Amino acid sequence: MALATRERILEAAGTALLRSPNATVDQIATEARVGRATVFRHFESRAGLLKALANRAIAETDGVTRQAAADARNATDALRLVTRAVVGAGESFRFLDSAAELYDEPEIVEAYRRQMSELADLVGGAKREGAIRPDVPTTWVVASIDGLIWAACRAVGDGELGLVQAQDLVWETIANGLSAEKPERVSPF
Amino acid sequence: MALATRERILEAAGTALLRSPNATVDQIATEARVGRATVFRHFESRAGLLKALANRAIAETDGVTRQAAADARNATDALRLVTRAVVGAGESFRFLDSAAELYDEPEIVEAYRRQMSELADLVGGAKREGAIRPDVPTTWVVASIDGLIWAACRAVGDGELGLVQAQDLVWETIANGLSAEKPERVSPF
DNA sequence: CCCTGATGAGACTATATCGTCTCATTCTGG
DNA sequence: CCAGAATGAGACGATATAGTCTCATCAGGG
Repeated sequence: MALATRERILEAAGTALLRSPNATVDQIATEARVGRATVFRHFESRAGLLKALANRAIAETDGVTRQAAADARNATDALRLVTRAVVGAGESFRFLDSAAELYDEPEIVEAYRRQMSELADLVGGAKREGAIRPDVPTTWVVASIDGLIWAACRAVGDGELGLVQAQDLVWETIANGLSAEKPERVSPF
Repeated sequence: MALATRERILEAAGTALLRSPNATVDQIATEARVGRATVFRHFESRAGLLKALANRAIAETDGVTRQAAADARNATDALRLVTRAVVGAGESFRFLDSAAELYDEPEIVEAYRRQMSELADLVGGAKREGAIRPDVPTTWVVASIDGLIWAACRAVGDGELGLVQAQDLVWETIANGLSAEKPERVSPF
């Protein structure tokens, strides 16, 4: 049951940290319905647990991202599919939102930087394909997509929107914005 | 000099907490070039300091928001001006991004809820004025504007974008999105 | 020049939490 | 059913940090 226990602790840590980002090892253990000592049997320290949790989230996000990119026919399509996929994986990385300590881990920061960089590549490709406005700085395109993804994950997590609805709305907002003053609403994608 | 010192501590707390959200009273005092005891002479506790800082940020945001709303001719215009104004005030509330403890303060949570609610009212008005798509849930319009504002504040704080540029881009993104596949780019606002 | 209020430095206590360790208990595979 | 592994409960020490207090210093106004 070692594996199941470890997984249960990770899961509990995710929800506990989402509730309160400075959650104690004791709170995490309680959430996992496990003794505090057991947590330390599976992870060398609280920091190690958080790191493992973050790496798990990064791996899952990378997984769905790669899958989405592989399914796409071009950069524009990939951008759309990756965005959807990341929103879908939101539950696994949402705790990172306020897990301040993790930003001291170079490994984690580097992974985030890499993911943003990959997103920037997709945006560059979509620009070349004529789907994204070339006059908007790629920096902002990336930042705003990131912002919309977080907003969508939060909305889903808070029950304000359904997952599929949120996925649709993110892309719809990227593509067409929210203004009604436009003649054609049909997305080209 | 009591006032100047208090203000200096608040300022320092903002930057220290932005750097590391669990910043120690000692780190804050050092940042303010002030003795640790002096911090406790001006604030009853660390939590009190954070609360004062948050209230200051809320007050400033409320101020620029009210001013912007007063200058507007209609809800749509107000939405645009408020968005710009809030991005402009970003430096004063950006530390809230990861100030986890503050979400235990009902006062703070309530203020945030109220601001989102006011934003929702503006969105509702803009919808009635025909500026915002009625088919998109107000919930999402509010959430995505919030997300874009945060993204813009982060980009400005990180030096990726200039303030005015960021303010323009947020509204441009809301209004028209980022897609190039649209005949007219001119914003109706 | 002196008095008062603000400050800096640092000692001190209290507390929370981490991480280790031990021992009894429970579960599981053979 | 048994042996070994995993677990729970809790004691224990170490450490970081909050908050209090004292005393010496310093600056500004009368």
